[in-house]
Amino acid sequence: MVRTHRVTIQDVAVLSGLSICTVSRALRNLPNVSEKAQRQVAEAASKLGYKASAAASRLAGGTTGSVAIVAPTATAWFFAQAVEAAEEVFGDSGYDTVLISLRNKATVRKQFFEDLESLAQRVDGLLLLNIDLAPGEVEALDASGLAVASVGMRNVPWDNVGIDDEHAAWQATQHLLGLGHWDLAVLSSNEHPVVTETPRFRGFRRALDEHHLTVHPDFVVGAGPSIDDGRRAMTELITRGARPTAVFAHCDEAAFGALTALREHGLSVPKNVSVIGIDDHPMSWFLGLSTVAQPVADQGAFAANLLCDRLLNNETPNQPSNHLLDTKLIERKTTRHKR
Amino acid sequence: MVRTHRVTIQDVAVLSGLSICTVSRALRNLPNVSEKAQRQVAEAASKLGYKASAAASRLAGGTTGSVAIVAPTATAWFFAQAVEAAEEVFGDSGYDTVLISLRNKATVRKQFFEDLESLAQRVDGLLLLNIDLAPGEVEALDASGLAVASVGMRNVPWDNVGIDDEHAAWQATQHLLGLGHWDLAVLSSNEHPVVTETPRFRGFRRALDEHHLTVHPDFVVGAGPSIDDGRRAMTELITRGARPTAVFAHCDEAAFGALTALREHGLSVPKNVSVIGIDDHPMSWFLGLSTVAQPVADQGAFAANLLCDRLLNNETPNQPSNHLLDTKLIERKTTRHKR
DNA sequence: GACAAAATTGTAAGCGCTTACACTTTTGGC
DNA sequence: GCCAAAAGTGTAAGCGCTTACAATTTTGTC
Repeated sequence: MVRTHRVTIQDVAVLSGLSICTVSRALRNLPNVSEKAQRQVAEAASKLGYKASAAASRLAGGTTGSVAIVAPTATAWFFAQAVEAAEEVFGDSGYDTVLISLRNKATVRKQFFEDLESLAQRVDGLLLLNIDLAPGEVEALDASGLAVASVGMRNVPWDNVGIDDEHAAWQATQHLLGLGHWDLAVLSSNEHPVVTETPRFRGFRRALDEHHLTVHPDFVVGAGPSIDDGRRAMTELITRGARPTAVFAHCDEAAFGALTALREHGLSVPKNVSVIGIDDHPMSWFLGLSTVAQPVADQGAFAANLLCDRLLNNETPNQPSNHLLDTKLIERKTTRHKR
Repeated sequence: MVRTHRVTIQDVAVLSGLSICTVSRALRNLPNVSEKAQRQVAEAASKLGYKASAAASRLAGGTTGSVAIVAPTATAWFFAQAVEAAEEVFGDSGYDTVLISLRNKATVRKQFFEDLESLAQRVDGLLLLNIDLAPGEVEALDASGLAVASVGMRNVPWDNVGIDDEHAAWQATQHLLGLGHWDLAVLSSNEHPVVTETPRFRGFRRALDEHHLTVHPDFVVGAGPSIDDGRRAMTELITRGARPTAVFAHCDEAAFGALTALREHGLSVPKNVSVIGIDDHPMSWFLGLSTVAQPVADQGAFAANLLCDRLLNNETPNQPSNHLLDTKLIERKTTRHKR
């Protein structure tokens, strides 16, 4: 096996007949490079298949050409979806995508924030997906000097893309109320220590308020975004004696779990109980779950684009923006009029 | 904010009273360092809070410190699972994980192979997940000089981890036959142009052979690994007039689709038709799908470990190994005795 | 105790890139 | 056409680390 020599900027310089310095500038589209030189360099570089060494660029004070996507877990449907969409955008902009999964573990998460400084030497930017930030972590991120963008986060000092969670929950709840249900149970996200403090819960409550209904504490339970947890939560609700005629789950996976628990307790959906979630997971179509759809891939792609913009036009340090994408009620077979 | 000078190896050298070179060796636990020096260096380094610059190490050491995971798509359950498991292993070995999704597109795939040489300058190794190699691509991979390992591939000149597909299919089919079914339909993978040429189909056929049964062409249909496609395939089968009493789907997602199609045609599972898949997708538990479970995360982690071993002990160029992990029949509610 | 071999430590040359600064060429006004 | 300013290009000094190889110290043997 022939050990082929790495293509360096030197090779491009020689082939294009220019100096290393000019090549470096041309490659990074810096000013003071004639169009002719620009063309020659581009040609030579592509002919040689040249890509700058991330390590060398970084060491010399430049950029690495890669960005990291940080997700609480990479296996959940939502994240896998967002990651792939973002990866496409990054790839098209010439960035390598480094994947960092926190694996839903506090220790890994802690490690991540501790290694931030070192990570900053290996990537130019960070795309955070639904990372729940603790006090001081925004500052740590800021101090790292990395460009940051995020999906589904709130009150952050960088570009963010998400949906209007409160509105989505309102849409789902409103749908249930419109069908004549008023004994509503809610499987609220337990990501936040207080389940009645999440945006989706607020949307749920607002819809009830508008109908002059109040939330009964016995009808509220926390659940993580998984079938298992949804099932556990719904079982708890039933065991408690709650007999709602409709259930709003904060996400489809929790709703699937609720469906299972309901079935296990001899309750028929939608005959006895209506169920609605948020997400529009591919399985939801399959199971006929009514839900509020959110554009997951779009959020990932959009945020990735914002990050690329920041990375490319660092001369324009404009205000961080927050974009909310539309959600849409999808009626299927798990919701119907109260008898 | 005070721009504090970075702590370099030079600072550690001065504080410990040794040369940069000795410090470098001590820090990396190389031989030929006295215990005394080792201690002094460790002390100085920790006192200074020294962390080596990743960029500099990589530049000087000639490695990139990252590996790429290449998947046909990053969104499918199987791949998301394998990717996360592999990422953990790579992270623990100090490698960054670059994600490359081929997005199920021929153009992206083509691009990937064309850019291989350039990629080789940015990563040290490649973990391929179920990439269907065309002629010449093995050579291209080889020529890149990258260390390679894979999951679920066959006849490749590098370390591979997978399951015995033929056996898994045999297990599923055998289960059906054991329940008294002999009119079996099969949703075979269409990844290969000839659906009767896949390992899983061979396993299916072998089980039938053992019972002196033959495969009826009308009972065979190709399907991709998705609900949609499983549904389409099953519908085609039914439209064709096939009336199997049991269906073997090459993967769970195709089985879900089959379930839908069956229901849409008024066929009840398992009353009229039994259905079994392969995978043990989390939804399978939820839906009560009988299946043959395969350890997905284990495959990803195992292959990642093999790759790391190659990367670390490059002094031992031993033979590529092929590891097959166990699969296990899981009986749930979609299979039962033929009435 | 002398001397060679082994163990430890130091010197210095890069790794591939960016960038301040010096230098050369082009441009434009008169 | 002349000259200063502007535009384009090149030189060379690092960035912080690894690693041949040279220099030094330690060890062991007779």
